[in-house]
Amino acid sequence: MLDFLGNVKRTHRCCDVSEKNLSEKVVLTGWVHRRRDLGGLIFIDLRDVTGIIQIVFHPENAPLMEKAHKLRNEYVICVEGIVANREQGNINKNMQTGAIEINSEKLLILNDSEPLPVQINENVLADEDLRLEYRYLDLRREKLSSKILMRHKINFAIRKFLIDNNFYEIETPILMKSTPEGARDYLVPSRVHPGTFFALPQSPQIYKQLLMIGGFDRYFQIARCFRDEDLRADRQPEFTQLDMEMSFVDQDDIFDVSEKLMKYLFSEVANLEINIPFEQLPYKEAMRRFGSDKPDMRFGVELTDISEEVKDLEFKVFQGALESGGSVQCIAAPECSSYSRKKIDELVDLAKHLGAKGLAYCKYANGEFSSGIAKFITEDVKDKIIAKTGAKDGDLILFAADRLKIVYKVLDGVRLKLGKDLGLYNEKEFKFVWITDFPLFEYNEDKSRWETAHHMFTLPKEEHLKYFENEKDWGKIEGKLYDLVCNGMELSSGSIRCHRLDVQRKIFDVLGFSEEELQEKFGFFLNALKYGTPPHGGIAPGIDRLVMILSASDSIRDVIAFPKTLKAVDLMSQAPARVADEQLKELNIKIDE
RNA sequence: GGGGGUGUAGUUCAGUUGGUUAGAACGUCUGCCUGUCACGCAGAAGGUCGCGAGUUCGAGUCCCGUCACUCCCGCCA
Repeated sequence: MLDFLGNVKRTHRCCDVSEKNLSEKVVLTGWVHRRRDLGGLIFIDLRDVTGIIQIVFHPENAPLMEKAHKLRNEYVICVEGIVANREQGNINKNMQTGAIEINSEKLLILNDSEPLPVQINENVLADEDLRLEYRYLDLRREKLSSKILMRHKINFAIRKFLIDNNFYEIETPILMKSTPEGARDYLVPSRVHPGTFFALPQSPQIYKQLLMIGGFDRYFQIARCFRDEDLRADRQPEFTQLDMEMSFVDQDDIFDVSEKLMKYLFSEVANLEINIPFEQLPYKEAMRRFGSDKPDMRFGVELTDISEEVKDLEFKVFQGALESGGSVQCIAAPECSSYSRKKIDELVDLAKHLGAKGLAYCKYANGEFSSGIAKFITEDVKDKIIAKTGAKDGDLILFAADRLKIVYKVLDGVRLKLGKDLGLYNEKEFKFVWITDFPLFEYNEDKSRWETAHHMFTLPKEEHLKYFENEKDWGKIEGKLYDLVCNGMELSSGSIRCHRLDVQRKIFDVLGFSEEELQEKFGFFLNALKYGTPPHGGIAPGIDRLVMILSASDSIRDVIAFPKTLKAVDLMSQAPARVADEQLKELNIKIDE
C-alpha cells in the first residue's frame, strides 16, 4: 500500500544534514539505495541527488518496523526522524554523513520499484548499451550524475564570467538554411513550402557574424550544434559549443578573453589553478615537431626529419619513400631499447593501422644500433641520427618513411601511445597550447580543387593578400585562424572573420563559386557585409570536451544526459524512427527504398 | 564505406580437445537474525548460449552469414 506525500514537506536534502542538526526533527526524501535488515533492526541508506544518509528503524515502534520490512531497493520514501550521533565504533568514514544517522519516527512509501535491469549500487557496471536503454536509472549513479552536475556548474560559471565581461547572451535559430560544404546537415522538411527544407545548424557561425553587423559588440550562446557524420568516442551528432563573437578585436584579444575564461572555469569548477597566457605554436611548427595540429604538450618525444641524413643509405624502404617525394622521420622512445618483440609489434601494428606499410626500428644500446634495420645504417649516418634526434643510449628509435601526411599520422599515433604506455606525463596536469597561423586553403587532390582548411569567412593575414594573385601561391596564404588544444584534445576553434566584401570575394574566387551559387547559398550574408561590417572575430570552445577533460571522462556519452550511440541512435527512445504515412504525405515526402 | 573487439541467467563473468543435467558471484523470492554499512546465515526460483544456416553420431565450443554495441581509419569547412 503506497502513501501520498500530502502536505508533508521535505526539510533537507540527504547530505545537507550534518552534525549541526543534532537532535533536530528532519524530513528527508529519496530512494532506498541499500537496505540492511537485521531482523530486529533495519538500516536504510537513503539516497537523493546530494548523496546518501543512513536511516535507522528501531523495534520499539512495531507498526513502523513492519512497514520498513517491506522496503526494497529503489523504493521512493519519505522519512521523518531525529538526527543523532553514531556511537564511536559505528562511524562510517567513507560517507560524508557517516558520523550521523536518522532515527526514524515516520515512514511514507511514496512508490515501489520493480527489480532493476541494471544494478546501480554496484561497482560492476552493466554493458553500456543496456545502461543507455535505461539511462534514467544510470543517471542515479553518483559517478555519472556528478559529471552532469559538473556540466551544470561549468555552464553557470561561463554565464557569470562572460556577462561580467560585457557579453550578451543571444539565441539564434535552430531552423536555418542548409550551408554548402562542411559536414552533412540534418534536414527538417517544411510542410508549408512543399519540397523545401530547413537545416539544423552545424554552428551558429553566420548568425553570430550577423549579430556583430547588428551592433551587439560581444555575443555568446551555449549553442547546440548538429552534424550528420560518423561518430567517435568524443563526437556526437548533437553537441554543445560555447559560441562567442566580439567586434573591434584582433587575435590577441580573443586569446586574452579565452585564457581568462579557462582560468576562471578551472578554478571555479575544479579548484585548479592554471597558468596563463598559454603557449603559442604556429601550425607548421606543431606539425614539424609533433606531426599533429593538436599535440599533447605534456611530454617530449618529438619528431626528427632525417630525410637528408639517410638519403644515401642502401635501404629500399627509405629510398622508395624519398624517391616518390616522401619523407623519412623518426622518434626516440626513451629507455625502450629493451622493449620486447611483442611490445614492438604492438607499435608496428598501430603504425599499419594508421596507414603505414610498416614501422622500422633499431635499438640504441651500448653505443651501437642493433636489431631491426640496424644493418642498413652506416656508422656516420648513425652518428648524424643520434646528433639530430638527441637520442640517448638505451632508447628505441622508430622510423616512418612514407608520404609526409602518413609519416605525421603514424609518428603522432606512436608518440601518443608511448606517452601513455611509458607514463611520460602526469594524468592530472592540464597543458594548453594555441595552434596559430593555419593555412587558409588546402588543395584537394581527389576533387582537383581548392578547399578551405577551416572555414571560408576567415580573414587572411594582411601580408598574404598578395598571394591571391597567383594560384601557385594560394597554398601559402595563412589565415587568422587558431585552435586551443589541451592535453592533445582540440578544445576550441576560432578565427578573425573577413569583414570586408572585397576580400571575401577573393576567397570565394579561390573556392570556385559561381556568382549564381554565391547568391543562392548566402546572398543574404554577402549583402549584409556591404553595410558597415565591423572587424570581428570569435571562438567556440566545445562544452562537451571541456566537461570531459575536467571530469576525466574517456567518452563524450558520460557528459551528456541523454547521448546517442556511435550509430547515432537513442537506445532509450529508439529514435530515429519511422513516422506515420499521414505525416509523410503532409510533408510531401515519399520514401524510396 | 573499411578494419579490430564483444555478445552465455535480471546483471557481471567462467565454461578445458566438440561429449552426461551449462556453473559462480551479485540481484530476486522464502525463512532466521538488535549496530549494520558490499550486513550475515540457510534454502529456492531463474538459460532461445545475440540471430540464421552449415559440418558432425553430437555444437555454448568449429565453419559461413547476419544483427547489436564498441574502438579506430575514411569522414567531421
